[in-house]
Amino acid sequence: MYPVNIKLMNKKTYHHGNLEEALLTVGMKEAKASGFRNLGVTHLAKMVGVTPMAVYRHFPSGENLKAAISQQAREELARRMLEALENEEDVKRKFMATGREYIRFGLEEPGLFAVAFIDCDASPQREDNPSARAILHDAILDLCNEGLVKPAELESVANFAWSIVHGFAMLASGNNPFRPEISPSVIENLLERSWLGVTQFSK
Amino acid sequence: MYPVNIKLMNKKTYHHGNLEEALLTVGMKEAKASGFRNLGVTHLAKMVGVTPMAVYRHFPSGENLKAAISQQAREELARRMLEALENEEDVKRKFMATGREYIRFGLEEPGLFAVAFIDCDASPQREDNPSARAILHDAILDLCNEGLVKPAELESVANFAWSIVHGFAMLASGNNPFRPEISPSVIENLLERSWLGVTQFSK
DNA sequence: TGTACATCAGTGAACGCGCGTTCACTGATGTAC
DNA sequence: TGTACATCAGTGAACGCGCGTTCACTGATGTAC
Repeated sequence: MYPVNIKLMNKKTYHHGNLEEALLTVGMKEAKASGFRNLGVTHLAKMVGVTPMAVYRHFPSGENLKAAISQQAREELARRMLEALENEEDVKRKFMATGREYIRFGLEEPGLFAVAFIDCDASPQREDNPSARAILHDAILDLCNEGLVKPAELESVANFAWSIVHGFAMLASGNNPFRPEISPSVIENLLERSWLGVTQFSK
Repeated sequence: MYPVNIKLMNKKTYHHGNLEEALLTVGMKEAKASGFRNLGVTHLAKMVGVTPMAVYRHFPSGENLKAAISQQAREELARRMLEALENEEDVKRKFMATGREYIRFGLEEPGLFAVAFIDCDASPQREDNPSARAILHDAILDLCNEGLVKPAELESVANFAWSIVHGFAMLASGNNPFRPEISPSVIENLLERSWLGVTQFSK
């Protein structure tokens, strides 16, 4: 039973058992705590209790490991968006909830958020799953089905909505001189203005 | 005559003459070429032809130098926004031009754009001048004067507009799996949708 | 106008560190017969 | 079921490098008298 957990806990064997997963786990922990600052091969290997070279059994280079951790962070964002969706019935409320959660994630997890969109020399080995982009698309598809958005506008609405929440989250979560004021009402105002751009364009 | 230029050119004197400015200049060059990757004290000192220690006569730490270069990049963005403004008369067109130029800057100068909003441990020693935020505020103030935006909405409109162009520029200029399609029509669509959120909110 | 001297703005060598990556190696695991 | 052996997944020492920062120093500049 529970072979994975047993292997993860048994640190005395020569073989780690699940080093790839362990590296991603500890990478996420570091990302959460300090963003992109401590995602090097040497450091993460030490955290896991393993020689740096062992990392190369699982990732072709440090940059690939970083890309994999970045993907984990994006998938965590996507999972939270899915959770937020589940609490809503109405298609507009579902759509708004994805955006609200995106911003919330940026504010509550600035480290993970920064890592999720880090500029990295490597690309991930697989597609995001779950994918935040796919979740947004689905939410807009629901708007189409209700006649609130024309199907032909799906892409441009996605661009628009994504830009807003991404921009706000970026500006609000980082350390820059243009940081906006942050409050629930500021965020709701932003989302309501967005709704106008989403639904009123072809009217 | 021209003491600054003479000093900048005369590399054989013991004293550099204008090391602070030279560091910022070469920092901008590096930022333009490769983003935040080569903004360390040792590297920039070498580029200028000076000992690393000399840098500390002008900046308390490497992080402060980085913050100063980041500010230079933001001011460059602001200057380009001002140029774009000058070509327009109509207040709506002025407003739209600032956003269009913001995005253009992100796409044409991804290195400078990344550095402009780099997450840095230090803060700049002075206010941005020109300030991109102030330029945006002024453009919205013009909209207020024409009755297109209520004065009380100035801040929320600024938040909204800034988030959109910043988010789009970030997503489009970096290396991430959610990069949007980039074309003039995509950008114009984004700006027109934004205009609805700016002007239709309290109607 | 000349000179003494404080201050300014650099040098150059060195530090300890962590980085990514390489090498040759070895203990553990799994499989074929 | 036992064993031989290939393969897998680690070790451990080492590499060259650039990093930020420190130190004691010195040549150049500017100022007071």
